[in-house]
Amino acid sequence: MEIQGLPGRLLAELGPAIASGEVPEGAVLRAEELEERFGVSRTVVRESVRILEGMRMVASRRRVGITVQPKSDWDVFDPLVIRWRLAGADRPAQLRSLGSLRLAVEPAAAALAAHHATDDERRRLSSLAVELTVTARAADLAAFLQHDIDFHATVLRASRNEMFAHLGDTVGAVLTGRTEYHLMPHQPEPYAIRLHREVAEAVCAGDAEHAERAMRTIVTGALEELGRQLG
Amino acid sequence: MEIQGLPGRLLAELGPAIASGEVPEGAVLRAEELEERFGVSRTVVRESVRILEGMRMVASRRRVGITVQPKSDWDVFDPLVIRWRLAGADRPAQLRSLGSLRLAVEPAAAALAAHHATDDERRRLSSLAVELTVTARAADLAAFLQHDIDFHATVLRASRNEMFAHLGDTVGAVLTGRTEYHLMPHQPEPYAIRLHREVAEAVCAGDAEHAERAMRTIVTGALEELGRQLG
DNA sequence: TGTTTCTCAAAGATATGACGTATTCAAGTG
DNA sequence: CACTTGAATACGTCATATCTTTGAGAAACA
Repeated sequence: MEIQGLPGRLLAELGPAIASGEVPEGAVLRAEELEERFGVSRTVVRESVRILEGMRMVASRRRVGITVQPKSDWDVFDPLVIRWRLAGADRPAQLRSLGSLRLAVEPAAAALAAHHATDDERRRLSSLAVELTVTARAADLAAFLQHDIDFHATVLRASRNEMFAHLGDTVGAVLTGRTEYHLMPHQPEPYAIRLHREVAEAVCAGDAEHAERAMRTIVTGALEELGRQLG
Repeated sequence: MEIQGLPGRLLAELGPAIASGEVPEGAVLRAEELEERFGVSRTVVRESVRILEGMRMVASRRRVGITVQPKSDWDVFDPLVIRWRLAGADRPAQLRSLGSLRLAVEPAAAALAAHHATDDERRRLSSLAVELTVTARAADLAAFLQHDIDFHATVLRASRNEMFAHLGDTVGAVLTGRTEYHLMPHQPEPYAIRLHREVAEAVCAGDAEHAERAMRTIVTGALEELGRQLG
């Protein structure tokens, strides 16, 4: 998944630094400086910068240098950008943005899933709903998280919409971050789990409306919890 | 906005070729071959490939070459990928995906806009709604399209959610494509225009529910029209 | 003094040659 | 037949040279 090699390492330094605001908008980097600072050749620096340029995080201009672009220009849907922002000082804002996005997308995806899910996916959702119940009761947070991620990713995939499906990893990152940074109840709420079971049942039954409503309740709850935690 | 220089030109050849399926999944390109075919140096080829790699459209491996990745891996939210797919053989599928996405996002954005829009944005929406009426009556399709794009982009921006805001250009591309390829009624429908006015009024009045409902009706209509046109 | 034009140096853009390194495939070996 | 080994291959990285654009300051001019 990650970009390999030296450019990947450089990217792993520059990306988070820019995403966190440590290197502010409008700041100018020079290629030669980066070569020295990271002890790599021009080739590597240029390729890394090109990738960042592809994400619209920087722009390279002759006689000027490599300038950090305003945040409003960034490809905010790029998985790397999302991950970098989640890891840094921008985490609260990023979580809020993603929360709204989830609230828009996941209920719609659940409705579509009710129509388009394969038998396999329906079975998987049911079984994951059971697993959620079990791991929650056992207070096994790690296993619970994995199943939760899997559940949401499966719904998104079952919507048969490639763009929704791609948000699976992103939602996974949100759920992981939320657990890591203790932005959720330490004990998964029984009500939320029951809602997951409802989604699974509705999808199995082909009841789009019910699936959508239950999913909306889940995400709304998560968003409210987030609001409480972040003020 | 575009990537500059020779890598940009190379990208403008390779990207659409891959996006359209002309170069199929699993196909292997060799760097040297690309150098010769496009008459550029390794430097340029490598940087272009790096950018495509950043979009997950290709993966470069030693001793193997540059292999085209399965479509399911692509960064389907990257504006370039979207544009390339809209321009090529994938247009119908891309329009359908974007249609579902719009149906999920735009009503939510309209609801948020009703709460968060600035006075300036509210005025702009009202004025754009008027312009839509005028240009539709004058059958000025080009001007109508511009105002339509501006309207939807303004709503998305007014939602105060960076991720929604970023979809403005994408929605614009959809509307443009739909007009270019005659996938909409040649005469804008009076009903759709009235709905735009309703959205504007609801946002001005801070009536989130109404704004959301009207916007949902707009996008649903567009999606149904698309379904008719594409079968 | 203000404005325009010119010049030059700075910084990235491109080309190229050399070498490093991981990976595959096949020949060789037990 | 399984395993090891080695060599060919294609990308990865480095270093260097040259080209091109462009911004800022100097110079010329009104």
